[in-house]
Amino acid sequence: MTSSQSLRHQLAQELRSLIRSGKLAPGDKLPSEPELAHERAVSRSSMRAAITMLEEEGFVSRRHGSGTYVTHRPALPNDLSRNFGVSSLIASTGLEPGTAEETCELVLAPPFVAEALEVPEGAEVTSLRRVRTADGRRFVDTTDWCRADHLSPEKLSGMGDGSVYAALAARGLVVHHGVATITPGNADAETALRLGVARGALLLTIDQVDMTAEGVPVLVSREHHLADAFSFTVVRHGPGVGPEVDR
Amino acid sequence: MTSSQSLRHQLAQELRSLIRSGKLAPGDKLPSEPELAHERAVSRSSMRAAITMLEEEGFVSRRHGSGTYVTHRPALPNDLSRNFGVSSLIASTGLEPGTAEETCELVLAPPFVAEALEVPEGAEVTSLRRVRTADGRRFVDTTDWCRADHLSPEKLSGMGDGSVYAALAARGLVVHHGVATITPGNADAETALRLGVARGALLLTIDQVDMTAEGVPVLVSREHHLADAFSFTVVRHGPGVGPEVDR
DNA sequence: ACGCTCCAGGTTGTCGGACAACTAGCGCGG
DNA sequence: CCGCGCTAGTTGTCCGACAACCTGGAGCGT
Repeated sequence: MTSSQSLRHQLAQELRSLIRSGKLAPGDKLPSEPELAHERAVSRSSMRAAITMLEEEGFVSRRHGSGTYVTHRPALPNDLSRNFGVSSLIASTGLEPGTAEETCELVLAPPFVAEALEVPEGAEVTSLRRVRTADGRRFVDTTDWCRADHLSPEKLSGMGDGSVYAALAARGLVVHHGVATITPGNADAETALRLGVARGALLLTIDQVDMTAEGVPVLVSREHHLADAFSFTVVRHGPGVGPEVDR
Repeated sequence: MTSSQSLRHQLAQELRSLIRSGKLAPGDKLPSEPELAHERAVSRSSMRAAITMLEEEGFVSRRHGSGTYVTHRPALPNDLSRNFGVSSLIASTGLEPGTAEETCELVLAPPFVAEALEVPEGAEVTSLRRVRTADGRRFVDTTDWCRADHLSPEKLSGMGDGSVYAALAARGLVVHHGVATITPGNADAETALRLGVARGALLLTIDQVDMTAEGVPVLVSREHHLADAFSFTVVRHGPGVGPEVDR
């Protein structure tokens, strides 16, 4: 089960790898669609569908009658709209990930968590709080909440630097997308203590609600990042091409 | 010239409008592809291509053998990956936009600007600095830099609350995408003065480089947002569907 | 020698039809 | 009542064809 996705997803994946690995450099012209399709023994339709996905993501740009070209796009250190989870965040930097101060318990859902998870106020939810480290240095304080009937504290605890997404997926809850809200802030007494910094230290807080494709919210998380630990980047699509003009 | 885009882009645009207007609510099942295609007198191929774009953007989710469904996606106040420019940011909140402290001049490019715009260090570039207001309250201090041969200070000055993107597009420089970096920070003396807040006030800084589809960088901007003015959101695509698994 | 037009090849865009793979719900039989 | 299989409906993939468009060069006239 190397990949149970549909064909065009696999093809898109391969093209993305080619671009990221540098085999297809920015500005390069891709082989023609029939050629790409023939090389891989797939139909042009599937190849076109894959390229359409890449185009929508901004990796390539098509020019009618001319060809398809790789977009100039810098290597993003931390693409907010793509990367998921602190684990992959650390992994992408090459640092050694670790975990400290892990607590997993049943707690009363804070109001904003209850609302996001669509459970009654005051209901008990599973909470996982961790301090994540890179090369031993503490740099982010995370708290995850999910419904107790989705994932019990026993199932969730002791996962170390594993991803909560994997634990959820094992229960059939595949996260499809999430909405993150980004705000700057200063460390309160507790967070400062956990991160080992002075109170009032500069933080970047990311609040996120993750849901399945059906729109069922399954995970709420709040991450306090040290300001100088990472810088986050986002690719923004221009007004001309993207879904704008209206509203 | 309502839209000179390719057919599938128009179709995708129409579907997006249907979803945003609420005619297609989250969870709804779309009509089948042949049906949608027949209604609009287009081929199923084009309709499929349009839906593929929507799928990649996360608006809909396809299920083989079942149908295509509208994703449960909340209305985003400020979608970082879509919205462009402070103007549209204010407009989306319903507040009255305004501009103060506008300065437009030729300056020596700061190192990071020179590098991003690919001009020699020490070259002169056009700089536009503005304090943007909403309902009269100052809330963001922006500086834009672009190549002097792309847009002269005369062309750029006196645009009030207009968008720099429009001015660039009028010169044939259509911004295709941009890369934004987000960092928290504290206001230095000058920024604090311009924004009318105490020195050290909490800020969210967005550094951005905008480029054309050919990868030519045309605009560099730095925006200092007051922390309590806006909260920014990003839609993140899940690990299961998105381009992950490798790296 | 220079510039212009025209043309031919290559590439993407759209079309139509066909079949495979899969889902979900219904009805039948146990 | 439960479970099984069947069937209609839907998405996934394939094939072939033609239109629209871009690019570069050949050929012509000046």
